Amino acid sequence: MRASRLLIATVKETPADAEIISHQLMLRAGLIRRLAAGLYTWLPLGLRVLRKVEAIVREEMNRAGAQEVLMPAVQPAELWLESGRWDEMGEEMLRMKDRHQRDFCFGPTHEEIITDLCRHELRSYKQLPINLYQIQPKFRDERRPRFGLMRSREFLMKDAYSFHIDDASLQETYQVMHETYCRIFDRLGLYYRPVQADTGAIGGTGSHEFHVLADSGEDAIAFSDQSDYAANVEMAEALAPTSTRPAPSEELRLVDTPNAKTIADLVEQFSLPIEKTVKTLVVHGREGGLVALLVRGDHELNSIKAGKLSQVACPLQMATEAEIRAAIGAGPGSLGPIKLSLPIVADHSVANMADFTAGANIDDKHYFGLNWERDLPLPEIADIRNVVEGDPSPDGHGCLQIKRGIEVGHIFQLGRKYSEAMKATVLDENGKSISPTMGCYGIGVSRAVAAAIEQNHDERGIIWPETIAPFQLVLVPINMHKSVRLTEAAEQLYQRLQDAGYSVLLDDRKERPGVIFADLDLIGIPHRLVFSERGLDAGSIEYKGRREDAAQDIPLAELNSFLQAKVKR
RNA sequence: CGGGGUAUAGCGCAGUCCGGUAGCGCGCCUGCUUUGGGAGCAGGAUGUCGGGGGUUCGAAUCCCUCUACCCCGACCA
Repeated sequence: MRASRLLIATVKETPADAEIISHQLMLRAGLIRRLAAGLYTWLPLGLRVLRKVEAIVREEMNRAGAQEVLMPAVQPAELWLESGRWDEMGEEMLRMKDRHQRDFCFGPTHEEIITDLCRHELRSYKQLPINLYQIQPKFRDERRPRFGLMRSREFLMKDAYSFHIDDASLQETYQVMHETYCRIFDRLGLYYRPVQADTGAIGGTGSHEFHVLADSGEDAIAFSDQSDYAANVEMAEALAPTSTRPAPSEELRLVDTPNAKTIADLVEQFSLPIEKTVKTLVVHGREGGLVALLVRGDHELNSIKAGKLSQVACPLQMATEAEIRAAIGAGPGSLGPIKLSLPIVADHSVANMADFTAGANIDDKHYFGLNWERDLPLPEIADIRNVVEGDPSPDGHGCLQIKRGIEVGHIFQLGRKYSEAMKATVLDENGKSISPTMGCYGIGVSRAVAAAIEQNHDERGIIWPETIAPFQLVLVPINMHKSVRLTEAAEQLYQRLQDAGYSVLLDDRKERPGVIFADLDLIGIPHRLVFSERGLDAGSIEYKGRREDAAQDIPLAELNSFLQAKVKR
């Protein structure tokens, strides 16, 4: 490709509405343009990258025995009504009507469609297992699209669905997909970790998210510093303390705390260690009424864990101030477990506290020096908090660290939820009709492009991993428009490099060298060859890798072997 | 959904408080010079000042209204 013919839409200034580095660089390097909130056009240079990622995903899925299909982006409501998700999905689903006033949606995912396909096409256990995938745009009407392609409304996704006669077969494919995902993300040049994820209401035996580690990530991941344990923070178990509760050493006292409405106020105004405070959160109960949950002042309630408690409504719903006043007679800010008429569940760490501080259930008063079993009975105990850095790893090896991650892949054992709801069956070897069990496997293709930039850039621009760069190498003849012999030599070399199988950009633009170099650094092409009259005289060409500081001269005669060693294929 | 903010040339912004014929930088076009890290000089083009309504002799500026986009939050005890 000749740069003079390519739409190189680079901009010098950082667009004002881009917050994170990948978004800024994708705009500046001319990879994408915003059309509306969460909607982006891929420009030629960006699309080349997207297609390379797609190609790697496709290759590895095919290698794993999956078969590619292509399902419609627009889906009829009937299938979603059958699965029960037409109402469940809520506002994230973009709905529309056709000219006959029939309901449709723009597919946010394709379980319903693939299950419909399966019930029509699969009849016998002999056709199983089968794994079908597609690479196709999805639409989710995000509450708040942000960070460019990281959380956009329309995005490119690879979604695969497998069907199995039994759990053993599902496990096998699940494992293959786990390995395939590792191969894919390795090939994309990403630094990532597979982490255990919440299986949600569907249950099932397993789900892993693949997270690219980056500070801009929206998810928190807990890792062991001594083992390969990794889990979404929502999912990571907070182990019960192994030490026994200290004996009481303080007297119980009721203290006026008129200006302390939050734990932070309390800690500041009374010089309390935050680990000696307890916060009381009031949520809706499963059978109506309210339930009080206790976590230490420095901990956060984990709404997924709490929602799984038998007493608590799922999904978790916090009580309003009015509901709290009606039930307790005191406002938020002065709540505590003592003389509280609601059912109480305490986190393990709270149950292990002594001489702690909590609200008195009287406005503007707190109890200091509280002790379980002396001042109040020990309530029910459960794990209801998020893990924090330094907690023991749930697998018993090491301590947890917490890092940010970008979810680029998710594999999931679905079970029979869809096949049963939509009456997809096959005959087993005894001629009995059974619903196959399913797995699903997703990769955010466009998000992976953004994630690659988050991990690979410097102050000058993008540094593409070689496997997904828009071009492998760029040939820059300096001031070629002033030299016929340089033009001829460059054209010849350009042809030779293409014939050798490299994807190469010839930067033949009539620009000053500084402009060209700045553009190429911004765009992030991994290998750069600079050809000049001087080099032509010396029989050499200058090479510089995008990650390297200094250039080196390569004798033209050695260029082939040099590139062979240098450019990864 | 709640809170905050922005909307002026392709991009980044000033002008709005205090109403009076729309500006700067970058980019773009032409010419000359320059040419190994975002050049210099000279000339030039480009705006329904987000839309609608109102006040006024006069509105980018004041008032009302609509829309779009961005940021923060959605655990508060």
